[in-house]
Amino acid sequence: MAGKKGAGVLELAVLGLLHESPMHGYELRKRLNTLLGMFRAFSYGSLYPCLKLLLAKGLIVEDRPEEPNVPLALQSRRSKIVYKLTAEGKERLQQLLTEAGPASWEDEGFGVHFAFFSHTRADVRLRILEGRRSRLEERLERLRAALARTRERVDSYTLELQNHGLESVEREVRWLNELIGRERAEQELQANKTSNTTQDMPRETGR
Amino acid sequence: MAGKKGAGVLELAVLGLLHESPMHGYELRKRLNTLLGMFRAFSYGSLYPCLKLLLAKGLIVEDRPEEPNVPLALQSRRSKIVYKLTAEGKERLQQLLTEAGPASWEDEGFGVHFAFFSHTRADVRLRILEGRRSRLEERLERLRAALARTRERVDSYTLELQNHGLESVEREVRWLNELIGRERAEQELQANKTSNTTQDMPRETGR
DNA sequence: GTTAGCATGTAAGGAGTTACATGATTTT
DNA sequence: AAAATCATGTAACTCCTTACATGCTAAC
Repeated sequence: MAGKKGAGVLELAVLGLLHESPMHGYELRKRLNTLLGMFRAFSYGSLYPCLKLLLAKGLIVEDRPEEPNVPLALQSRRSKIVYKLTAEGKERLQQLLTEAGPASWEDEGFGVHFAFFSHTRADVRLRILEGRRSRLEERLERLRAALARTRERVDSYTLELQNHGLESVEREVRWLNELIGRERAEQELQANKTSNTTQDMPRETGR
Repeated sequence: MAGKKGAGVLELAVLGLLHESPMHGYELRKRLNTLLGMFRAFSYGSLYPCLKLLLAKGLIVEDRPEEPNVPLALQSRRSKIVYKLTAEGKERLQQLLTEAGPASWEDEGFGVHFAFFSHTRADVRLRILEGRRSRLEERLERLRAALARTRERVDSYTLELQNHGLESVEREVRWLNELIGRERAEQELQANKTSNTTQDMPRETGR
């Protein structure tokens, strides 16, 4: 059973996708797995229970399209069920997107949070990117230390593995650096635009 | 509880590390997490139950160093417990390292299998590397297809994410290509060396 | 002599998968 | 009309984490 209480990645992903447009479960799963394909692939066994939970929490509603020209008595028992966000669902989504914490920069969560960055406040985006970067930099240090120790005992495959790992992380850090640079530049641009008015803190893409 | 029956990554990792040298749990966990740091980090809550299981299966034995000069009555209740492989443990390890299948080229398993490649037969190494590569190439195609679709609906962050993912996978494929090339070259070298004798199939680092 | 790090363990639970079971719709 | 794919769902299970509980050993 998925997500008895805790969020997990799924809740956010589902809310985020349903915010873009209503969908039924099957379609949702495909969109999910193309969106996050490089990280994880969810199965129906986790998706449907999650939808059930969100339904129970009132964050989504189901829309069973009733064909009005059918005898009513036995409308097709199994038809597409289109889910869409409720007002509370939108609020919950916004809340999840505003929380910049470990959940948003750890491996599992980062991808999903990033995927919905266009619905995220600019300052939160920056905090998440920086959080992710410092997380990776910690890993970098441990990795470099491990590599130094491995180089002594010569196991060429372990070395190769750790080296490749190190380079991957370094590459992601460079990527983050570029993104952070862009975000900051944009923020300053926004700040200059609004500096003549009352605003001081830049803001954008509000709910 | 970890690993009631199935292997999981842990079993292989523990057996592999204990093969290199006997160790106690605490140390094992640290070595584990520096070895596989970029993939996963195990906690004691999974390590100790796993050791217990391996013990029950007779794959490892514990070596409680008894200090012989202590009154016997109450030897220190809690001391280091050094684990080491039994003959069956070594056999099991060799068996796990010889199986080239999904478990050895999926994300979770590949790192661990690769880390112990120096104890793996050359032909198995090649099969695993090629399996991994074709797995990634599938992913590549799906990713490219997803990207093409994403480029139409313009969400710059989703695009950025998928693009970065794509490049990461492409990079890993290039890495694998190089490794495979090296393996093949080495195999041919071995083949030439033994072509004058009876051998035809190259082999090395046997049990 | 008390904090910090080494060392071993367990119980409860979370997050997901697999395998199964069923039915509707489209394609061949 | 058979096969493929779309579509929904559940039960059992796996693997791992968190939080707790305990005790030893070195350093300050």
